[in-house]
Amino acid sequence: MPELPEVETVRRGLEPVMQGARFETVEARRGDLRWPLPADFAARLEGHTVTGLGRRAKYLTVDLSSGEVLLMHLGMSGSFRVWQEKSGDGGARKPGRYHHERPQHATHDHVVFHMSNGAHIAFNDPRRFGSMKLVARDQLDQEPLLRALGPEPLGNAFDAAMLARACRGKKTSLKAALSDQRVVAGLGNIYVCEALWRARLSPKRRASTIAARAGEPNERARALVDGIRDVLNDAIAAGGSSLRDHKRTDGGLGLFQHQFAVYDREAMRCQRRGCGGTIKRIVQTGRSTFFCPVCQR
DNA sequence: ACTACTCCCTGCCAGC
DNA sequence: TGCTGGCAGGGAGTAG
Repeated sequence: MPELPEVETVRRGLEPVMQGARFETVEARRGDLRWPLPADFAARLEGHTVTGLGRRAKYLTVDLSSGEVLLMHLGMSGSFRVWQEKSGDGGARKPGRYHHERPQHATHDHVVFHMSNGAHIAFNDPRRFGSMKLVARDQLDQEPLLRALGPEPLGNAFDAAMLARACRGKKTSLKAALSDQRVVAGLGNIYVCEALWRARLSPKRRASTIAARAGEPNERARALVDGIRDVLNDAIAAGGSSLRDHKRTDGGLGLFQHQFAVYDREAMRCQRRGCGGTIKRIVQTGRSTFFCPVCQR
């Protein structure tokens, strides 16, 4: 599920229940995620307060009063579910109370946060490609997982000149280049396909062809930047896309899948006015690509 | 330095 | 109904 718009939707869902709250208890029910959770994972969270909730590419960053940052990635199938402790009983919290108040753990709830404000937050991830890691905030710019990431596509630093420079000399396809988190950070299979459709560019086109010889951006690079920005903004506004499962922290569904122009629309008519083409599915670097061979050149 | 490919893991669906 | 193969929103590691 989770590309940049989905992760941003999750961030916005977690912010009101995590910001300013303290980790009261942390359950590491399964530590064998993408990487093993450290043995002291829970201990390094418990008692500390969340001072900020951010996002870098597809990573969520939780700033802690301890001086550490909790880095979380949803992988392919990760999601968060939030529920609130029932109020009542005068509001005084007693240890162990949640046992009676939270729903039964769902299958694949690997980590559960119990917050001081009564919020319970479960990380569920069937495939366990997701990850959590604690790093010192002052070491964050040395963090290997973040170091090589390219620019944020919705940030000021991302523009046609930067994208052209990153693609200059690249022999690989535009699809592969845009999927490469070092070129631009946060796109995945869906939004790469959608952005290329918006820019009318073929996913098979050589990445280097969005730059002139000197590395200057051309019209294609500008169209691509616009396509990327627009599709991400539209998707965030729709709460992201929900394909096979729920994604928002409240259990609700994102709605952007209803606005897909090409993704998962093989054999359907191209929606571009006056195009009349048929959406095709091909496989590039082991993953499905959807595009219109008529209007995407 | 690039590029392409494999693998990690579980669930679901189409086809037999 | 049940099995099998293929596929799924990601990305690290390795081999050319």
